[in-house]
Amino acid sequence: MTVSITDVARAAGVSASTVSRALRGRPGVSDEVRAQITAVATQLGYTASRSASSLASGRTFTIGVVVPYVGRWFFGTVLDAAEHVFSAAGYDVLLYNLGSPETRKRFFTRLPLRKRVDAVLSLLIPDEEESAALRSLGVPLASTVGGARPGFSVVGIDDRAGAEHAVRHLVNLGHRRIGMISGSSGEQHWTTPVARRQAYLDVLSDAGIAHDPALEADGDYTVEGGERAMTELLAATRPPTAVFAQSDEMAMGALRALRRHRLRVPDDVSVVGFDDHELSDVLGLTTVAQPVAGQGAEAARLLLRQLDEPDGERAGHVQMPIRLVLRETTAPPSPRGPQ
Amino acid sequence: MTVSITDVARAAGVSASTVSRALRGRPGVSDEVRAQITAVATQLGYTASRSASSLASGRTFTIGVVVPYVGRWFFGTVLDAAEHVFSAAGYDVLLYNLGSPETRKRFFTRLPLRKRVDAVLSLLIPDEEESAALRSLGVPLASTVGGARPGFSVVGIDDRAGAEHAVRHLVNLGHRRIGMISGSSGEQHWTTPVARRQAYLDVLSDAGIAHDPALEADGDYTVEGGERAMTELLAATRPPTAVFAQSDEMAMGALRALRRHRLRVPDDVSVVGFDDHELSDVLGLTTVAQPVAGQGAEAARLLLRQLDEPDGERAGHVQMPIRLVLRETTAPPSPRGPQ
DNA sequence: CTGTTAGCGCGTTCAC
DNA sequence: GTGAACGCGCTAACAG
Repeated sequence: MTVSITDVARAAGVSASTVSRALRGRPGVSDEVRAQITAVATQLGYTASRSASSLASGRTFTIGVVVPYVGRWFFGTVLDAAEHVFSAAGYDVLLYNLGSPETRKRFFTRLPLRKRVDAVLSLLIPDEEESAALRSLGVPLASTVGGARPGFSVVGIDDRAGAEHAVRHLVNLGHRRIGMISGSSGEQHWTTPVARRQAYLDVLSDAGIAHDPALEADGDYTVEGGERAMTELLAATRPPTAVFAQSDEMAMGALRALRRHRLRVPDDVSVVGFDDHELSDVLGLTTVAQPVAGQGAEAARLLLRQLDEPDGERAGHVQMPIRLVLRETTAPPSPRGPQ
Repeated sequence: MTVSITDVARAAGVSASTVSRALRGRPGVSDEVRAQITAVATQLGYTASRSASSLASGRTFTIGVVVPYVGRWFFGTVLDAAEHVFSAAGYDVLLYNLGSPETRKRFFTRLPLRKRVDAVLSLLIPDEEESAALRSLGVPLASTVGGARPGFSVVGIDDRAGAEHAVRHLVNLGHRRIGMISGSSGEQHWTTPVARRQAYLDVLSDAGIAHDPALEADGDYTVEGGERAMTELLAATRPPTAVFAQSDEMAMGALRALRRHRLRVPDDVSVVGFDDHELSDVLGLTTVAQPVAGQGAEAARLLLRQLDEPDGERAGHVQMPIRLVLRETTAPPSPRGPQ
């Protein structure tokens, strides 16, 4: 049925170990024998069983990747880039999509990764307990979200600086009533919204603008949430003339809400997002760009490096560059204000 | 170091085989012994090695999923839904992202899936040779794209009917010069663009509208491609008053091109897309909606069913429903035409 | 340079 | 109901 190493060995007139050595490019095999074995193997369509070889060697040549929502642009893009790096290095990717709390819980208690992967890349922020579970796997760990964590190599951006760019841009345009759509819900140990909010508060304070809690709303990191949040902000006694959305998807929701309220962007209200989503350009959205694919690729490279040199440093923190991308959703406030 | 089945056996005072039976819920173990073993196992944090168990049993409890671009909304959404179905059934997902021709070629020649998966879900259209390679794995196969193929269960939509809806909508609005942005490049054995184009031609013909080759352009299934294609169409001697884009992403590119040309949508030009991308609503894009996540989930279910009853029918073809979603990018042609 | 001998950790007969 | 023996397909250590 399925051809095994002994089939190849028999056909080539050598022992199984020689076949193993030959096919994996290990030394100790004469060139002619190796060539002959290679020929026989391809002719027979032989591929070593990963189960058997990892059982024997302890190495799986597989990387576990943990994601909250593969369907979302950000995570899909990070995953795409990381997968390319892994597969180019000969590693397979075992994907775990942990959107719901139940699947997430089950994953971390049963830990199906145990004995199955050589390393783990997490695109979600594990809490203390979950981090400990991952560390217990005894393999290199990396993450593309959140702050530095013991045992993890983390690739990220300076959330604070990014948000400062965005809000300062609005201040410089002359806005004084600046709202924010945050994305705090969901993850508990998610430092990103906190850092971006702090930056918002700081820039306002620096500009001598009093903070108005009525100008903050939660957008849940989704388009719909952003729309709801914007609608909320517009219901304030004195609505904002500009809004900083902590993600482009929420900013897009805000744009929709504004259109439904017959408000013009940027004439009546300015909007700035965060991410530089692939469609932000289409919408003309001013935003803070971050290298999303770049972060996935870099995290993958960090893991591969740790796999190559197990004695190297186990963790690190890489900051990727960000930049403000000016497009068409921001402008000075209208002299007569919104409405 | 890592706890094995014999560790559990010793700690529970039984043999390894009893532990194996107990933990997998097989009959032949007294309830009390089973309970005790379960307790010991969880206390020790034992998880059976997948490598060892699949080597012994032949089952891997892993599904291979082959995707062209995980980062694209369509594929990410299909994958997300499929993964949920698989993981709920206790299967892991091995992901292969085959965007570039080289990785694709390498994948199909080396076939790293061999002996590693119990089934394969393909989100790309394999050509004859690639199909044969997948069939040689000897496991159930499914696909969410393209037409019926021997050996595969296919879940899809009626591309022809969908495109007819879209184009007929434009005709009914009174348009006579209707352009099309197709997405033919890339995949060779990709029947989708062909079917959608045929529908376009048929509807025009039915309406007594002569086909003008200058009104067709290739958009490569991307936003940028759509923008280029629209720009091309606008350069025609007599540009279209309406455009059918074979995907929402190309339609979005078209919208951008139109905005750059200072043309109003739908006043000057109407646009209809295909897919109902998550952001189409934000853009107010009229489009043909298809159940993207639904197709992924359904294909996954088909595979699981084949895994459960190996003697059942090996292949099938499921058609999912489509519907035209009317939004704000289509309207009757302006009396004075575009420009 | 090559073949032989042992396991890797589990599932699966068979006995008991 | 339970345990002992064997083998899944491969790699690693040891001979030669």
